[in-house]
Amino acid sequence: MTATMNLERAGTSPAARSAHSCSDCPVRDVSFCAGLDEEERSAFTAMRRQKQLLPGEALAWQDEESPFLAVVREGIVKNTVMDANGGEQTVGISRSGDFVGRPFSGPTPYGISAVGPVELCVFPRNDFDRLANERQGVGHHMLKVTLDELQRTRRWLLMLGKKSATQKVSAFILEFARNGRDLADDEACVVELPFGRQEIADILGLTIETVSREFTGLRRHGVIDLPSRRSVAVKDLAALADASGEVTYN
Amino acid sequence: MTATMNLERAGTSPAARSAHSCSDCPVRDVSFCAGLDEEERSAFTAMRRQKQLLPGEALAWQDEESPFLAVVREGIVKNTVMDANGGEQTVGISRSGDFVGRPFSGPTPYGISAVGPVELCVFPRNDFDRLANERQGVGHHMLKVTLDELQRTRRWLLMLGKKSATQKVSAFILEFARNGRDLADDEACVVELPFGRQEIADILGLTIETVSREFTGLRRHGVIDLPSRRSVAVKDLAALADASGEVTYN
DNA sequence: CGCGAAATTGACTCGCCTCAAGGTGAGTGG
DNA sequence: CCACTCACCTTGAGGCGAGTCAATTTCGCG
Repeated sequence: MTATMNLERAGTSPAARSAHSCSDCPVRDVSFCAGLDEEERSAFTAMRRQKQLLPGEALAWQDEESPFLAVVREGIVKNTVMDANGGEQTVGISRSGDFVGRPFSGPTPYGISAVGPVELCVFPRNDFDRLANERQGVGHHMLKVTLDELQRTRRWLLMLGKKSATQKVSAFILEFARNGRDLADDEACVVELPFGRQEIADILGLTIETVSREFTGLRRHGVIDLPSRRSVAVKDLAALADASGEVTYN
Repeated sequence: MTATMNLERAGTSPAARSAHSCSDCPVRDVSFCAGLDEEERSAFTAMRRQKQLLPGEALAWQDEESPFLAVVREGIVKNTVMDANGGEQTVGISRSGDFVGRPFSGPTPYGISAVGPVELCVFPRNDFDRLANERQGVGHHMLKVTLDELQRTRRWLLMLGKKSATQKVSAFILEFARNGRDLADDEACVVELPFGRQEIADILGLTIETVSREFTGLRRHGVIDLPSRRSVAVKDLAALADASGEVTYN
C-alpha cells in the first residue's frame, strides 16, 4: 500500500523504470500479480515489456485486433464502448495490479485507454495465451480474477438500471472514499478523484451537466465539500451512504 | 438444436429424466458442456445430480451460501439482484448448456431462479472446485466461458447506460429474433419470448408500463405484431434493427 | 363461463437531457 | 506579475421521456 506512494506521478524517468523487475514492483502483492508463485512470476518477467501511457492515450481500439495484454503497475485504465451517436460508455475500470485486455480471442470489443498517466507491464498475447495453457496456476488464477471482474460488472448493472442520478453519484464518491479500507465514521476524509466530470458521466450513464449538478447538490446539503475540481471532502459519510440508496442493516 | 424439441415442457417424468447421461444430453455440444472431453464429461457425470425447477423457483438466494453449481439442461435461468426498494434488476441470463453459479467463493451475491420450467445438472460446489483445480482442461474451459459472460455483461452495460426505452425493447426483441442464426432479411419470423413483461422490464431497467407501451408502439408502426402475450412476429426486421440504435455499416 | 393474473392504456408528474451562457483555474507568453 | 487562453466545470431555462398512480382490458386456465 504505502509502497506505491513513491511512484505517484512517475513517468519522468523511463529508463530507470524499465530496469525494475517483479521483485520490487509495487503491485506484486495486489490483484492479479498477487496470485502468482515465484516461478510463474519469472515466466512473466521474461516476456513482459514495460510501457507508459500519457493521459488519454490508447492501448487498444474498439473492435480492432490488439496483440497486447497488460497488467497495470500504476495509474488507472478504462475500457469504453462507443455508442451509435458517438456517446461513450465506460464498461470497466482497472487499477494498480489489475489485468487488462482479452486473452484467447480476436478483436477486443472495447477500447482501452489511460486515465491520467499510466505504467503497464505489457505481454504479447500469444506468449500469454501459451503460458496460461501450459501453467495450471496461471489459468486458474486468471479464472478467479475474471470471476471477480464479472461480479463487479454485475453490481454495476444494478446501478445503471435502477439508481437515480443522486444515488449514482453518491455511490460513486462512496466507492472512492472507502477504497479498500473500512472507514467506519471517519468524518471529513478527503478523496482525490482520478476522473474528470465527463469521465464520471460516462461511467454512470449520465450527462456531464447532471453529474455537476449532483455534486453541487450534495455540497449544498452539507454532505460533501469540493476543495478543488478533482477532490471531494466527505463531511457526512452516513448521509452519503444514505443518498447512495445503500441498504443498511441496523 | 432440433434434439431439444422433444424435451420441451418436460418435467412430468422425473424418474425417466434422471436416468439420462451426458451421452444423450441435448446440451452436450453447447456452451459449457461442449468444451469438455470424454474423460472430463464422465467425471462430471459421476458427481452430478439432476434437478428440476418449477417456474419462478429459486436455486440460490442473494447473499446466502449456496452449496450448488449447475449447468442448464433445458429452460432459462436468471440471476437477479434486489434493489433497496424491493426493485429487481436481472444481471444475468443462462440458457441451455450455460453454467450457473459462482465457483470458489462464499455467498452468491445474486439470486438464481427459474424462468419457466427448468432442468439442471447440479454439482456440489466442493466437488466442482476440486475438479476444476485438478483437471487443467476444466479450469481452462471455465475461464473461456467466464470471459464470454463478462463480455456479454459489458455490452449490457452499454444498453442500460446509453439507450432509450425504444432502443432497449427493440434490441431485446432483436436478440431473440436472431438467436444464434443469421436471419438475413427473413421477414415475418415469429419469436416466442420466454419472459413476461415484468421480467423484460427487470432486464432492461424499465417499468412494466413502459415496456408495454414500447411493444404497442412498435406494433402501431408496423414493425412487429403481437399474436399472443409471449410471442412477437417481426414484420420489418430492418426497421427493428434501426430502432434498436444499432450501427449498420453499409 | 368466470376468475385471477398479466397486460394495456390514460393522465399526470418529475427527473434527467438539451441547449446555451457564464464561471474557474491551470498553464503560457509577454 | 499579469493578461490571455483554453479546457473544464457550473448554472440556468425549457422540453421531453420515462416513472407513477389508477383504471380497464385481455388472456390463460380451471
